[in-house]
Amino acid sequence: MPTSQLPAGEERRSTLKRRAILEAAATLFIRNGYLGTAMDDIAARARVSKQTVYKHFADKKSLFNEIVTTTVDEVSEPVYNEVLNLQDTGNLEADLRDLARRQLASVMQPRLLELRRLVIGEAERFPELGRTFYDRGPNRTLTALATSFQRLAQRGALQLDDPWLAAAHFNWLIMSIPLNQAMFLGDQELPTPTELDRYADSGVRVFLSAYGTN
Amino acid sequence: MPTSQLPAGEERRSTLKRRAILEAAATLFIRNGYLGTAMDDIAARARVSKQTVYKHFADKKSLFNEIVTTTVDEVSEPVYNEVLNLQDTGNLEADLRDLARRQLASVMQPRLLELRRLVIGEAERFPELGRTFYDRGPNRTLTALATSFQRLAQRGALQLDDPWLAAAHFNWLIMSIPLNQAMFLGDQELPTPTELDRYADSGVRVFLSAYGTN
Amino acid sequence: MPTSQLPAGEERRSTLKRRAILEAAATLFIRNGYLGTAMDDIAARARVSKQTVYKHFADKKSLFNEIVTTTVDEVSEPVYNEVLNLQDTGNLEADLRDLARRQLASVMQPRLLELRRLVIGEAERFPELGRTFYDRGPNRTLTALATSFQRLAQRGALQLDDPWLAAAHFNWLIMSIPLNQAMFLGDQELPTPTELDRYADSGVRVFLSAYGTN
Amino acid sequence: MPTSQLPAGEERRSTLKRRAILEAAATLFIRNGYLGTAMDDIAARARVSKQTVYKHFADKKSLFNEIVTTTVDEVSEPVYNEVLNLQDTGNLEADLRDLARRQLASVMQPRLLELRRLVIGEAERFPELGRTFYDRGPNRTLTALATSFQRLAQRGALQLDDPWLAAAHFNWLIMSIPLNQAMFLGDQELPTPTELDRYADSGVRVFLSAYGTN
DNA sequence: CATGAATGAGAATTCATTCAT
DNA sequence: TATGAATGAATTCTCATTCAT
Repeated sequence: MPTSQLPAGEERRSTLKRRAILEAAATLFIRNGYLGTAMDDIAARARVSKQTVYKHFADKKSLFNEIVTTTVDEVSEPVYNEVLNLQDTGNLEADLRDLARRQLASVMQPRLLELRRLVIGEAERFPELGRTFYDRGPNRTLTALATSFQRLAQRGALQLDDPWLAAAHFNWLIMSIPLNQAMFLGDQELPTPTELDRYADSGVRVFLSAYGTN
Repeated sequence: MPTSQLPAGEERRSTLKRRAILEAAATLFIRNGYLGTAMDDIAARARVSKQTVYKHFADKKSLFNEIVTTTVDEVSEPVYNEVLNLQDTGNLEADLRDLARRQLASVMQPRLLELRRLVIGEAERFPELGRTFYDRGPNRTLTALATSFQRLAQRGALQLDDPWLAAAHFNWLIMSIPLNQAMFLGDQELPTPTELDRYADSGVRVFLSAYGTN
Repeated sequence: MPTSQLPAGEERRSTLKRRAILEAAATLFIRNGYLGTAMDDIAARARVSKQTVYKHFADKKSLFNEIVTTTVDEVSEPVYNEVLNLQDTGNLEADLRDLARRQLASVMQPRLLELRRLVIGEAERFPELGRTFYDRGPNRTLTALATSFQRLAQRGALQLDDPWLAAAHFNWLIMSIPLNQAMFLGDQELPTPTELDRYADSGVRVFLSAYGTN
Repeated sequence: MPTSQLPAGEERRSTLKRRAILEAAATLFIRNGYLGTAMDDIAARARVSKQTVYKHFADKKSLFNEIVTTTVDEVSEPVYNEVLNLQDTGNLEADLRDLARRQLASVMQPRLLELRRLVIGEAERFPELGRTFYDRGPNRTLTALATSFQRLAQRGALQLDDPWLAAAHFNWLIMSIPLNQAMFLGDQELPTPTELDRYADSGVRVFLSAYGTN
């Protein structure tokens, strides 16, 4: 029962253009940064006139904001889901290792790495954006992890006072080495999946030395 | 016995201007990023003509490079020295805690944090700069730390296979939480020194659970 | 039957602007040289915004190239046609004299002289441009002349071994004196049409002494 | 008896600097044109401060003027001498051929070609310079040639009404082909000495068909 | 509603010339 | 006297945003 008075074709065409703009902008912003991206280029890449861009987004800042928040959700959603799906198979070490590997693989996606660099680089110019990224990205994961860990602690599988701190230790033990390299070294010399797995495994080992029970 | 035939005043004046330019550029680049900083502003802030800037530095890129390499060395030197001066007082935990606290305090200096954001944000545009920062900053510390840890392992104070991996675990256990927050959250909501100490201490505790001997 | 879906007004307006830019640029480049002409001035003279200039031509070099190639073609086309239309009326001397006079008058047009000076002056900076001018200008004429002369030789009206050499001798016998003066002496002291005719006639006379049959 | 009150060393040092400036300026102006040459570069190449340049020459235009007039004399002097040394060995064709070859070789010196391009290119900006070049260069040769030809005509070795016209025909018959190529085609594709000799010889042949006696 | 043009400013870089030391 | 610095404007080119068609 579409009783809208707008012609459906029109409405859909506009939405399509909007999506094209967002896609073009995401690619360019992530590739060239905020100041390095020109509205002209966005319009050209979206195959849309500049006026159309401005019809959909008030100005460059708004568009940038939209891009970053949208993209961070899109791309951090799977990371988050990994944590929630932490299964308790009875073999805690294996379970954590599995979680760690998946999580690390997700975080190390080039697109997400680039977004992370972008947001960090613009943190001064767009402070709210930094907070958004942190809250919807890393911190969201940490919170979910903390919840899971608390559950495990209640079952006696882990021993810990401060679930959030344990979650953070877990998280960064696993990710810090490759993530920091990636931040500085560019996408050319990323670690191989095998190396990533080794980082995950050794991180889990250290984590369990401190927080495991046995 | 200053018998130099060069007019000392002349020579010093030029050096002074050069320093003024570097200082102004450092402040502005770090505050506003590469593209966000104008050569005009640098000249104005250094109270120097634009010509003088260009006489000292071939172009904006060169100046930026100089700023980043100089600053990272300047600021990471003390961090590095802390690590080398790791004393063995017989109380390993206390020693590591001390090291960790000092190291963390150094790394969390606002100026260094801003530089880190800057370099990360420009890593795509200046790949060599990212590597320079990583090598002279984090990686230099890690290498020194690995050497110290190996020494400790040989004395039986630590047990470890891979000194560099142990060093990395130590390093990031201590720094990751506040450092990642700082990257995204800006200089307004930095952790207090007390909080930093707690992060340091808990990091050391986890580290020793995994690598300590007792 | 104009059924084009493109708005004709739009399309024509853009073309008009493009032509205005080209005209302004031609005038200014020819008058002031490459370095002596500013993009600002071109835009102003074309009554167009600088942006519009840059939307039509990638950069100053491209615009300059376009101007020179276009102008040389425009202006050397009639010269070329004169040569091809060399008629054989049975009175060779009169025919050649006629050709020579027309050719000389064409080459000595102020606009073409200025273009020639311009291209020569920029030959170091724009080597391809020098070649373009030479090929589409003087050399094109020489080739056509050579063809005509060969035809005449086959009919026994001229005697020559090397048609291109004969063409070159003819061409420069006629044009060198006034052309070289014009190159150095500016447009103020150009020879009068009468003088030009005398140069043409005496050139033909010398030419026929060497290559004529009778 | 040097009774000057200026210390001779001083005086000579100043002259040396002046010469260094002139040499540097000549090279740069000839290579890069007027607008393409910076006073900074001249000073640097002469190993002299900019102030020194301005002490010796009022401004850039003056320096340029000085360079061109000096250089044209320097470099056209030998060309002129060739003509004056036209010997009458009894074999006119051989003598003229010899003259033509020498003259052509002189005119085709790269430095002179570049100067010619330079002056032509700047003829609009520096009209007096064009006249100077023409008078002290080509026209000086033509006048000398005319004198020689008149002498030969009086001896019955040539037949001509207008010595200057004959001289011009001779001159351009010999030089026009390679000189025009050189103007447009740059110094890379200059004719070989052998080719130059052929142009000289064929020019002489045509000249003698028209002006010879036998 | 969407396209090309315009605006008006600002970027980096360079220049000829002049001060001040 | 000669040097480095300053000046002040000009250059090419780019940008975000807004009109006009």
